[in-house]
Amino acid sequence: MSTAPATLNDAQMRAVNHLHGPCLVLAGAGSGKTRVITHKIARLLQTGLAPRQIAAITFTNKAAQEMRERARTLVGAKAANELVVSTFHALGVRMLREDGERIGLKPRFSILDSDDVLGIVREVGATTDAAQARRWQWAISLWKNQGLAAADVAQQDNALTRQAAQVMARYEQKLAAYQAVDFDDLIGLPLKLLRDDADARLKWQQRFAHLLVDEYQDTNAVQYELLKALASHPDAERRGRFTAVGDDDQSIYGWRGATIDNLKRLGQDWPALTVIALEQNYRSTGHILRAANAVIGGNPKLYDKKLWSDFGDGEQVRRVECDSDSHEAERALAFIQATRAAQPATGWRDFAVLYRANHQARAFEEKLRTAQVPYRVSGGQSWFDRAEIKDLCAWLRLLVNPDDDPAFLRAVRTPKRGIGDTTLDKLGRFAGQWKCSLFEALFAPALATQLGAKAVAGLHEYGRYVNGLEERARQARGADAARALLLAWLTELDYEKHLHDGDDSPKLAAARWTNVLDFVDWIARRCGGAAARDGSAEAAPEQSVLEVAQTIAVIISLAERDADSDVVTLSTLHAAKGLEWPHVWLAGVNEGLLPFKSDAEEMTDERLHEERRLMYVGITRAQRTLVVSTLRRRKRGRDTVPGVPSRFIAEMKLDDGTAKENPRERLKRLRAELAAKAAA
DNA sequence: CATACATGAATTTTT
DNA sequence: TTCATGTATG
Repeated sequence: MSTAPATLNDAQMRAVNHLHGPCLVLAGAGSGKTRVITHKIARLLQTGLAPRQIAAITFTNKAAQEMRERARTLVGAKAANELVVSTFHALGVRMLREDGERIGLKPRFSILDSDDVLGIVREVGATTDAAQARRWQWAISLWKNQGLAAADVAQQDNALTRQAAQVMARYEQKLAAYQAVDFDDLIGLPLKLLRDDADARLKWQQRFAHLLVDEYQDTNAVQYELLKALASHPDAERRGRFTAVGDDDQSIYGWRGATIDNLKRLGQDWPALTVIALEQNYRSTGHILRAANAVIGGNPKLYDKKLWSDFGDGEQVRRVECDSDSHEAERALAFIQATRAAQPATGWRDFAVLYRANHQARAFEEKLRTAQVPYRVSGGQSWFDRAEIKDLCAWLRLLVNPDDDPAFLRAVRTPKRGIGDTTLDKLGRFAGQWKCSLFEALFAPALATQLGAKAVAGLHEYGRYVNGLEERARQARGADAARALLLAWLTELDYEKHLHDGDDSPKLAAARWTNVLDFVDWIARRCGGAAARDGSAEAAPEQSVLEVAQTIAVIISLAERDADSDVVTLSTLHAAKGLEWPHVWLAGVNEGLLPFKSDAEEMTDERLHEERRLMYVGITRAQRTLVVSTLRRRKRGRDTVPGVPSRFIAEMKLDDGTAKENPRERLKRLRAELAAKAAA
């Protein structure tokens, strides 16, 4: 990025200036796709479109935030704030909050996270087998991503599939009863809305005059249909105004429903489609790009594309053989230290160690920790996954939607308030009988026939408290009021004491309490309206706690990772997509690991191709130095097995006589290794 | 009811 | 090897 030139290159320019028809931009790794998107937004504004008519769709909140930030420097703060820059899911939420009622969803529906979903699946599937429940959850999500309903799957002759379909049917009933939606519904239901309701369809088609989609190769079938519906304006003049930006070579999410078919279908559904390939790379040096091109050349391709750069050959790609994973970690550490010794300006942040599977991080963490090298592990437990944060989120969700039974169950038990499993069990059965939510059941007069007077009184007290809290949350508007309310609430719950009463050590309990206070702060900031510093919040009026709570499930993964701290990155290849570092160590490039081989599923061509794209993504993360390491012995489960170098190593075609480490580098490395040993 | 031990399973991840 | 879940025991 730092190296991007001031002007757009020819291909980028063509993409930016193609304003009125469907456009597919095949953006190779490091070819400046975000630049194209932001410049195109600026160009569209120039032609007279209002910012709110332009929608840029991303997959992650982080990407959305970045996009708005980049647009800001180009079009100014005011216009940037008015642009619709959002994830698919956030756009879905918006559509459903506005128009969900047209398809039978009340405006204050709740959004379930995957733990809630798992709980419901376990319940309707009547199983205690967590692995089974997870398989069902997985299958249901995949089907929903393909646009399939339970009824569509139910006719298959596979008994297991039919069983899963039945679980899915009951699951969907439950969601409807809770007035809750899962993440997949945030795409599927807006699509249903556009299909079933002509008024809503026209309204949304008219709202956006141009759609830009980032990481288009990651779209699934339902997302494709949603985009198609949004872009299908009845007026031929305004139809098909979209820009899809993606790279088929970086499609690595097939296993969760993304399909490259969406690239082919685009040409079929929009015959006027203009395809533009961005091939000039502004990230890496020649040796790295050549290796990348050589590897990806092994895959079949839809459109031809070959990366090149102006940066010269640069350093050779290095290949390193290691005895074991701990040896590999030692060598990586030595590499980092040697590079820093040779180039004093190099920071820790300039290094990344990339690997296929999370467990590979362990060896590296160990070595880096003992060497006192600061590091961060990608995909580590998010702040929002922590139990204490989820407790509080459950409360907030309950305030938004009292019929959200999973939230009710979690909130009513934290902290314990003398309402035990027996009482809740009976309440649940009562609610099931009367087909109402737990919260509704709680106030039903007939409940007294099922439960003792004491239990009923306890439930009533709880219900009244929740109602009162909802009213207070509605009125607490702005950062200060929000903070005051949330702190008062925590005091009423005696939540800090609850944390210390748990079986955590006092130290851990204190850490949890700190998290809680951070969370309060986080919500309060979001209530604060325009004053928000981080630039992510739009210049909006102050919000009430209740309003912020409504959007919480979607914002939640926006866990701000302090990207600017000077640390070495340890990351999976998946989590590394879209990022870049001057020096990259690609670890464990062995058969079985990359390409990954599972005992459960056989290796199909399509699987192998996706693994190859993963390797390609890994290689193209590197700007200047790339080291690829293999293991001679590799752990598999309990025992150690001989390691075979990945076929992808050979495919990089490094052996043009230059792949060997040069002697000076070798000496440097050995010295650093010694130093590292001495330090440990 | 809570704690301790045993047993089994273990890609990739966002919303 | 580690983590999580289930069972058995006090």
